[in-house]
Formats: sequence, C-alpha cells, structure tokens
Amino acid sequence: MNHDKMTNISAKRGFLWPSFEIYSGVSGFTDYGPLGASLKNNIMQKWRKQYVSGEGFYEIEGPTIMPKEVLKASGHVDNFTDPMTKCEKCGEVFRADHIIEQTIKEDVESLENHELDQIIIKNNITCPECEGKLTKIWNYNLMFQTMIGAKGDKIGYMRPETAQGIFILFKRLERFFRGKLPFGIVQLGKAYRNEISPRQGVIRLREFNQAEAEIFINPNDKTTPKFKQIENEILTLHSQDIQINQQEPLKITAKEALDKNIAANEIILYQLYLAKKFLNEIGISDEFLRFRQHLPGEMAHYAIDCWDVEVLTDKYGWVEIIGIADRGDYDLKSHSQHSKENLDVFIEYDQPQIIKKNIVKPNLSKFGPLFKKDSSKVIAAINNTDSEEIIKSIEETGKYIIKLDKDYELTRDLLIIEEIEEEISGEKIVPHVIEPSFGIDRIVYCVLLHSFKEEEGKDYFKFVNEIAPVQVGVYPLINKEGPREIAERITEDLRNKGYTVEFEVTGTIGKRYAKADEIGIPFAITVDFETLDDGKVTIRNRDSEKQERVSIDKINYYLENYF
RNA sequence: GCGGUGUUAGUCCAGUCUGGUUAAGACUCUAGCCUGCCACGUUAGAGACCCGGGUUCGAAUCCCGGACGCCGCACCA
Repeated sequence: MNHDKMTNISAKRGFLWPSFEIYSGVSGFTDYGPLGASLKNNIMQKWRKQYVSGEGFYEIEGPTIMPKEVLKASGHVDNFTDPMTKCEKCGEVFRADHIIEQTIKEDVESLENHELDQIIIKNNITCPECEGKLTKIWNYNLMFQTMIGAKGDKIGYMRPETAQGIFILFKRLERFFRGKLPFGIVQLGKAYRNEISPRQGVIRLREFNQAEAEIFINPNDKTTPKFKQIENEILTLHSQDIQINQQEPLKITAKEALDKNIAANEIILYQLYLAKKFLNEIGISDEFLRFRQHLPGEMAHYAIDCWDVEVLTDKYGWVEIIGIADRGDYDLKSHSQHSKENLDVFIEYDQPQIIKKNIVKPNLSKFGPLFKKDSSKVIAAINNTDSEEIIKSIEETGKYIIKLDKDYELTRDLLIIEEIEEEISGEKIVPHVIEPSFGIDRIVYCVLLHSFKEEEGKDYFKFVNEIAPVQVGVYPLINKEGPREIAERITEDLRNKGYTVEFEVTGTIGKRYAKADEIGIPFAITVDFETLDDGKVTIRNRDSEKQERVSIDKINYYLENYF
C-alpha cells in the first residue's frame, strides 16, 4: 500500500484525473481517464455478473433527477437540509434549529431561515460554547437542487442515492415478479451529494457511482436456502458489542455469527459473504477487509441494522466502501403513505389456516320487542365489537353493557354464541428490504491501492485478469516490416475477439514490458524474426515473468484459460 | 466554512528569502537509426513559472484576492 506513489502513477497513466482542471478544477469531482474508465467499467461488469446473472436479480435504470415529492417521502428533503449558524467569536458551527429549540423549547422545524434569524435576534440567543454572536443562518443542503420545466415552479433534485428509483417502481416490479417474494432489483449509476467540504480525493465525491441491490423479502422469513452453502465461510465481524467493548474484530463462520446472534439473520450474512467474495475476486484480500456494524446512534434514518464493509488504506485508515443495511419497511411504507398507493404484497400460506373462533350474534326475535326502534343501532354496535370481549364479560358478570347515547344491557339470552371455522389463505404484508450498496468509486480506489505493488524498483498494478483495463500487449521485437505486420494482424484478431489490446512498436522490448506491467497488462505477446519461420510467438506472463512459445493460431485458446 | 501551508514542462524537482539577458537538471514524450526478450544503445526535437489585481522601469520571485492540493478544526443520509 502506497497511496502517494499509487495516485501519482494513476494520474500519469490515465486512471484518475482531477475534473475541470483547465479551469483550475472543482473539488469533489473526478474524471476517469481512459484506463480508469475501463477499469471502472470492468468492475461494474463484474458486479453485474455476480448480482444479476449470479443471484438472478434484474437491473433497472431510472432518472437521476427526481421531483421533490419522491425525496420528501424518502426523508432526504428533511434529512439533507440543515440550517447552520456559526459563532463569530469562537468559530464553532451549529445546527441553528437545534440551539433555538434548546433555548425556547419550541418546535421550529417548519420555519424558514429568516424566521429563525428573527428568533435568534428576538431571544438574544448566543453561542452555547462561548456566548459569542451568531451569524446569519445559511442552509447546508446536501442535495443538488434544480428546476423541472420552463415555469421553474417544480423543484427537482439530483438523486442522492440510486435506491429510491427502485422503491418508487415497486408496484410495477411486484407485478413483474407476479407477486412472489423474495425478488431483487439492482441499479447502477450516478448519485449526487453536495458535500460541504470534500477533501479525500475519490473517497468523498460530490458526484459518485453506486451499485445498489434492493432485495425485497418477507419480513417473517429472513432466511435463504443459499445460507447452507456459505455457512462455514469465515467473516471478520466488528459488531456493536465488540466496538463498544473495544475488542478486536471476531473471525468466525457465518453459522456461528448467526447462532450467537451477532448478525440478525441469514440474508444479511449471505450478503456480507457476497460482498467479501466480490472484493476478493477483484483483488482485495481478506486481511484488508472487515465488516463493521453501525452503532445504534449511527444508523441512517431508514435502517434497522447496517453493516459497513471496510477496507484498510494507508492514508485514510479503514474506509467504508459498501453498506449492507436492513431498511425494514421504511421506504415502502413511507412511499405508500405519501403517494397513497398500496405497496403491500399478499403472501399466500403454504396451507390455508383454519381458525376456530366464537362469534356473537344478536337473537333478533328477542331484540325487536326489547329495544324497539333502537335495535338496529345496538345490532351494529355488537357487530363492531370484538366477540371475545362480549363473551368474556357475559361469562364473568352475566351481562355486557353497550354504551351508546345511553347504556344497553345485553344478557346471555339476547345473544346467540356460535363456534365457526374461518379459512385464511394468506396475509398482506409490506416487504422488508435488504440493501447492499456499493460505492464504486471507493472500490476503484481500493482496487488501485491494493493492486499496486512495489518490487525491486518496479512499481506496477497487479490487476486480476478479469478487470485489467488492458488485457494484452502485442509487440514486434523490432520495428521491421515482417514482425510488425504479423503483430498488427494478431492485434486486429484479438480486438475482434473482444480483447482490449495495446500495440506498441517504439522503445526497447524491456521498456515496453515494463510500461505494460505498470498499467497491469497481464499478458504480452512478442513477435520476432523466428515467428516468420515457425509461426510461434512469445507470450509473457506479467506476474511470473515466464515466457512461452505459442503458435499464432493457439493464442486465443491460450488466453481463454485466463479470461 | 475557519486557521496553517503549498502550487515552476506529462512526472520529480532547482531557482523565490536578496525582483533583472535565453528558468537549470533528471525521467517522460515525439521523430530517426540500431537483428535487439525485462525500463539503463544512439542522434535530433518538443515541453513549465495556478488564475486575477497591485507595487515597480522591470515580477516565477514582493503585496492583496481567488481556485486547487495537503494538515488541523467543523461537517459527513
């Protein structure tokens, strides 16, 4: 791990560049150069392979601009906009609404900033730390606001997460999956947060890439048949208890974690395993990985349990790159309330349940003569009352009093009590959501950091083959007609087969190998004069530096073993 | 957003304190030559003072402001 050296080479060789550089740049944005974009796309493609083809989820793609209503319902409008004020004397920054509420003991959440300013002046509210004068209130709005349409009266926001785009499609998706839980939907794309002071390069961007899966499950069944396959996998768990007691993270199997109630359920654990598998396969090994459970006060407004996947870095320490949250039914319930749409699912029981229960009916032949024209409202009252309650009262006291405009006393002889059987075939529930949320840019950074190797004065990216931005280098040993033509033909052939190929003729062969190593090209194919006679080329392996003679028509077969 | 600090070719950097001819070096890059398999053959060439304002006859150099980076504080669903 060597952040400084790695970022230097990454900029030099076209992975990550500061955005808008010729206009002196804007912090919180980054450009992916040619190799960076390729690496990022390969990582995202690998992600799709695991979650879409691997888990049977489906990908959707929604707008990045959303109307205010959506983000109001999701809680982001309220949770992302904070009125701030600052002490002119000590420089401390505060949530304006918080210190006002503390002082005047009133809820001021709905007030505008200028009204809050007035309250501060009128009540002579000062800095809680040093009693200095407070500045005019300004808004920290973490969402980028924009206007939809020419009239400019419809407020829109750049989405702060991709997840909401999935939740608001729930009704359609539920029909697409024919009402059957569980099902998973993924979305990959940009999300936007106007960070106050982004300062850790690609770790905190204002525009960033997410890959999120929303897995809709039955809240009464958070198990998964796949758990069996992974129950003996070792996970490094930094649970709430361990953090509170300041102990070292546990290294235990998934099964143990479940049995000891460290993680809530099988699905969460299975998702933790999937995240780990993904990171392992793109070049981040277990020794640099851990799962950290959010502490109770740390959880986002929507979550009921949340684990971060953290990766160790030399510059930033443990960095959160993936969040795996049980969002419960927060989002669907909230969207259901705000949109007035039904967002529940009917769960059919395996066996219809037969429920025996006693019901109370009025004995009409006695009601009429006794209650006369009041009888209809007494009957209605009985029907609206829990039968068990009436029966209990009759058994205990011999009567049940119905309180309407006046009291009506019911005795046993006025009622018919029957035992009936009711068949219930299922129930309506709001699904819970398990959400693995990947920060792609941070993952790209971690892949760069952990793939970067320094060996014997040679610095290079040891990307795993599958995500290497350039897969093959093709080089004529010397820049002469014969070898060059063959090398050009091989290049074209490999490109047609879908490989990303670098073709290079200048410089010594050693230098070209070294440059290829630096950007992590796994294989180099060299054409020399012998090739003209025997039709064989040299294939050099980046990691072992071993060279093999392979005939030209077997190159494809050779490479297929590695990609 | 506050305080400190920095910014010179693609990269690493000298020069700035003490203003003055053509801004030095290394690597890189480009073109040519060279039967050459792990960056280290050869010739030639290209390439920079973060932006704006001020002081001055003259600013990479001094002053002010800004952008961006780094460090600390604050912020971080």
